[in-house]
Amino acid sequence: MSRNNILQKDFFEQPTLVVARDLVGKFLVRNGKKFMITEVEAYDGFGDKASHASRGETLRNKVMFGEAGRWYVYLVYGMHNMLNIVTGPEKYPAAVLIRGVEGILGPARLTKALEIDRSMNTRKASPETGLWIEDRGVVIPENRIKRTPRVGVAYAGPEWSQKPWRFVAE
DNA sequence: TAAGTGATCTCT
DNA sequence: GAGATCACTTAA
Repeated sequence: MSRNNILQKDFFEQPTLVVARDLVGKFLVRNGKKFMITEVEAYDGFGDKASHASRGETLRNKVMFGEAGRWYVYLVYGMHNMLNIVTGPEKYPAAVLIRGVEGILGPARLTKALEIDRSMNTRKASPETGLWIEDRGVVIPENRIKRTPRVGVAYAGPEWSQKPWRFVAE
């Protein structure tokens, strides 16, 4: 097991909740800087009413149905870019929203600070595209990771909005 | 607490 | 084509 390991497709192909949990403590790399991921949310499968994919495939969410390890970046509220990494097997729509890193809290602040916009959408997480994720050997113990309901998804109804699919490092 | 902002989706 | 919605942030 090497340090500074760039996460590949095989990592992101795992079940979405596993990927979400394990992304906490990994490092987002951008413009020569490395940021430890501290907050993520899982969006998993067709049935997840909080997920863009719950009403089927569209032009926007197409990448969620594709291969794991690609970026899903979309604009919300007319001004905020949201950064997600596609997870799970092909044809299964799932992704993990990266909501915060050490020093930058909030998904829109994150993309703004790291100059990430929709031009990254559908691209691979790899050095070739200038945005990727590394395992730098940091292990965050279970008792330091808090699970809470996802933010801003009340429209999905109680069953889905209350699922504890948000992972935050304390 | 509410406005800002515009792409996307769901009807006509 | 029109209207509603929205995985948020900031200023008040």
